[in-house]
This record gives sequence, structure tokens and C-alpha cells, in this order.
Amino acid sequence: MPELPDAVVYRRTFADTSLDQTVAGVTVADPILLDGASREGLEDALLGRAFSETRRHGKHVFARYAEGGWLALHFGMTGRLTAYEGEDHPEYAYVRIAFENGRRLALECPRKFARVRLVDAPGAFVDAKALGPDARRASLEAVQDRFRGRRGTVKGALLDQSFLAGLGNIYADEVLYQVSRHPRTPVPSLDDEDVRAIYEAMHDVLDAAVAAGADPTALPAGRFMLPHRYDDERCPADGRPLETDSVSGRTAYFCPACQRLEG
DNA sequence: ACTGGCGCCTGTTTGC
DNA sequence: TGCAAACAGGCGCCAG
Repeated sequence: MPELPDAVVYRRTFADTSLDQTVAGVTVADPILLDGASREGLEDALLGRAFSETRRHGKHVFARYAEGGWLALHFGMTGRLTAYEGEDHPEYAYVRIAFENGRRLALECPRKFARVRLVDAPGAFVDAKALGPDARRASLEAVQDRFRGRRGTVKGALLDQSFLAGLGNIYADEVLYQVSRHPRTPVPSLDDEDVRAIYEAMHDVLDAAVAAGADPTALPAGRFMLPHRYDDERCPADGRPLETDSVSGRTAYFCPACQRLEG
């Protein structure tokens, strides 16, 4: 599930559960989720420490456990962070952290695409990964500037994490629905005012998604396309069937009548 | 610089 | 009903 709104929710879950609580146990049920760290390395870093601060950039969540030491979480396609108590952990909880107060955090990921890393600092990690500015925090001017130097399709741009960090397949589709633009719209055909509309729609969609608890089916169905993608597959504005097309390697949903390709 | 295809993984849905 | 294929809210790598 995990795009920017999910990462917002998971950062809150992490902070609400863990801050200032001593780590009493670290369990790695499948080390494939670890990138650049070992079971022992993760345990040695965290055991007896406490997280003091959390941050988010795009789809990544960070938690500081020491001076110059941060845990970095990425959720892949099926990852999620769950707080629980007791010995019974969720089924696909491949990485688990237990705290002295009995609270526990589980990184679940049935498809095992989530990744756990130890990094020096969030900013250094973002630079090393060449991530673009966070989609919710970038200024209008910065976004317009980036669009000016870009070719290809608008959906390809919105999905590119080095262009803007945070949007994934479904929220990119929703942003383009909100601005009545076909996902294959060439970026060079967009002017600064078009990009302003995209910028404002991006904030509108992301804010609404966060308010909906990062559940796309919980967005207001009268105004947003995503609830219909999982329901009647019809455009909420005109009732026409939504179409799909493969754009930048992902399935795009759009309304062929409302979303124009040119002009 | 950007696109398309593949692989990574596995659970769920779809189609014969 | 049974089984295989397709698909999936991501991303890194490759070739063109």
C-alpha cells in the first residue's frame, strides 16, 4: 500500500509506540528485508537504546536511535507498520521490535519488498538515493522548476522518486484525475499554470488521503476517483467507465472523457 | 533522459 | 472444483 500518505501514518505509529522506550528485543524472521545490515548488526545497534525522533521523506520513514544512527524503513508494495502487544505477532511480521513497556512494532510485508536499513542521517540517505524533494513539502517554485526541465509523460514524472518523492501509482492517478489530464500528457505541453494546478491537486489529494488514514477507498467518493477504482470502476463526474492503460510500466486508471491529452 | 521489460517475492483474483 | 496465469498502491537494473 505504501505511498506518502501511508508513510505519514506509519511514522505516527512508530512515534506513538516507540519514543523514549528502551528496545528490549529485535527479531528478524527473514533477513531478506535487511539491506546492508545483518541480524546481529541490527540487534547490536538497537538493543538497549531508545528512539528519540522520527522523520519522513517521500515513502521513507526514519527513527533516530543514537547520535548519527537512524533506522530507515521502506515499505515496498505490501509493507506496513503495525503496533501490537504480546507474543502473537502478525503473520508476515518479518522484522519486529519489542520495547520494555510491552509495546511492539511489526514490519509486515507478505511480498518481502520492504527494506530496513541503518543510516547515518536521513538527509544523507536521501542524497545517496538521489530522492527528489518530498511531494508534500516542496515549494511551488521548486516543482515548476523541475517540470521545466523534464520530458516524457506527466505520469512518468510523478512516479519518478528522483523527480518528486512520495507519489506512487494510485495517488499519481488521482492527481491527474483532479487536474483533468491524461496520464500520457507530455510534460513539455504543460506550462507553469498547468503545473500550479498539478501542485495544488497534489496537496489536495495527499491531505485528503492522510485524513482518510491512507485508505484510498475511504476518500470522499463524490469528488475522488480512487474509491471507484475499487468499486464500480466509473468516473464520479460523468459515470462513464474508467479506462486503463500501461504508462511507465504501471496500470493507469483514468476517465477518457474528463482527462484530456493535449491543450 | 526516458521508456519498456524483467526480476525480486508471494498472496489473491481471474479465466479456462 | 482445480489449476495456471495474471495481477499487484515499489524499485533497481538493463538495453534501446
